[in-house]
Amino acid sequence: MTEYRESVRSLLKERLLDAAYERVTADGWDRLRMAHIAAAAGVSRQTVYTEYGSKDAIGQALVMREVERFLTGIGEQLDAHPEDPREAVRAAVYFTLTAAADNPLLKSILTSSRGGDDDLLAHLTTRSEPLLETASAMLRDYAAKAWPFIAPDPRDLAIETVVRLTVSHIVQPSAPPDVTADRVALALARIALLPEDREP
Amino acid sequence: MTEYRESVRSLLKERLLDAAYERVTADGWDRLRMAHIAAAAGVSRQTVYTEYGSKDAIGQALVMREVERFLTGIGEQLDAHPEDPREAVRAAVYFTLTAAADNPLLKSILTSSRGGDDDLLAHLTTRSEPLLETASAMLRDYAAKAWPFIAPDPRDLAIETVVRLTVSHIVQPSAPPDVTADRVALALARIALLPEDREP
DNA sequence: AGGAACTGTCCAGAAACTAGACATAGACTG
DNA sequence: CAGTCTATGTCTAGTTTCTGGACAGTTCCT
Repeated sequence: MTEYRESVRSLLKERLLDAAYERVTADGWDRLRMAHIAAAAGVSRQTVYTEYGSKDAIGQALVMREVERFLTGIGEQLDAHPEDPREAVRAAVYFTLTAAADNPLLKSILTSSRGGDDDLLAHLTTRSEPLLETASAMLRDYAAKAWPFIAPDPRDLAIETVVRLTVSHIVQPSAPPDVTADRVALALARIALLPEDREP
Repeated sequence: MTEYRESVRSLLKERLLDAAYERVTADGWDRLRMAHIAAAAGVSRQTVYTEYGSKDAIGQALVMREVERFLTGIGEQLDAHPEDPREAVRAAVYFTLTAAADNPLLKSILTSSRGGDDDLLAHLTTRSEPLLETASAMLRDYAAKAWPFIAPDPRDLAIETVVRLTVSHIVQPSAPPDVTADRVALALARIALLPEDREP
C-alpha cells in the first residue's frame, strides 16, 4: 500500500525541482540556497534534505530531468524519419542543439561562473557519466529496434559517438546547429552505415 | 507553511474521485464500496473518511467535479458568440445536452437503479441546490460581464431559467438536443432580450 | 431469527513533515 | 589574521497525517 505515498513523493520531488529551476534560471546556481527551495516549495528545509541528500544531488536531478525532457523530443524527431538513420540523427541533433540554445537551464549553466566541482556545469563535463549513460541507453534501445539491419557493434559505437559529440557541441559549439547536425550525421553514416555494417 | 500540504490534499482528493469515478461508471453507484475507493487510490479506508466524511459526500463531490468540467466547456461555447446572447446560449445548451448524453458518469447516474435518497441522481433532482447555485453563479457573473446591456433583473431570471431548463432536459429529455437548445434560447430571448429589458 | 456485508467511528501505532539547535567550512572585513 | 557572517548538512523532539484493526449500528438475504 505504497502507491499513494510514492505519488506524493514524486509530487514533492517535482515541486522541489520546479522551485530550484526557477531560482537557478533567474539567479544562478551559486546564489541558490537550500532554504529558498524549501520555502518556494512550501516545505521545511529538513524535508529537502530528506528527499535529496544534498544540494549537489538537486543539481544532478535538475540536469537529469532536463535530459529526460530532451530525450522525449529527440524520440519524436527520430520517429519522423523511420527507415533513414542518417536523416533521423541529423534531425535529432539539430533539434537538440537548437533547443539547447533556447533552454533556460542550459543557458544558466553555460553562462554562470564556473565555480568548483559542485556546480551544474560539471554534470555536463567532468561528471557527465549519468547523462551519457541515460542518453546512450535510451538511444541504443531505440536504434536496436528501429534499425535492426545495422550490426550491433558499429551501431552501438555510432550511438555513443553521436551522444558524446552532441553534448560536446552543446557545451562548446563550433558551427551553427545545421552544420553541426550534418557533420554528426555524417559521422554516424561513416561509422555504421557502410555496406559491410549491414546485418547478414 | 501549508501550501504544500494543501496540494497533497488535493492530490489525494483527486485520486479518490478518480477511483470512485472509474468504479461508478463501470459498476454503478450502489455497487461501489468505500473499501474499493480506498484500495484503488492506495490509501486506507479511514483516510477516505477523513477526507470526505461519508459516501454521500463523495457522490456530491463526484457530481460537482463533473459540473465544473461542464462549466469550462460551456464557457468556451459562450465565448464563441460574443455580443449575441441568444446564439451563445443556444450553443451552450446544445453543447451541454450532447456532452451530457455522452458522459459516462451521467449515463451511469441516469440508468442506474433509483435507490434511495442517497443515490447520485438526487444530486441532479431533489438535492440539486449546490449544482444549480454553482452553475447559476458562474453564468450570472459571465452574463453580467458579457451582456451589460441587459437589465440585471431579467438577466438573472433568464440565467436561472436556462440553467434549470437545461438540467431538467438532461434528466428527462423531451426532444433532440438541437430542438431543445433552440427552445431554451427562445425562452432566454423572451425573458431578457425584449426592447424594454435594455439597460437605460 | 441469524448471518453476511457495509457504513461510519474509534484508537493506538507508524510514517512523514516541522522547527529549532548545532557542528563545520568558506568568504568577507576591520 | 582573528572575528563575523552565511551557508551546508546533521540531529532531535514534537506535530500532523496515514494505517490497520476492532466495533457498533443498519440493511438485506435466507
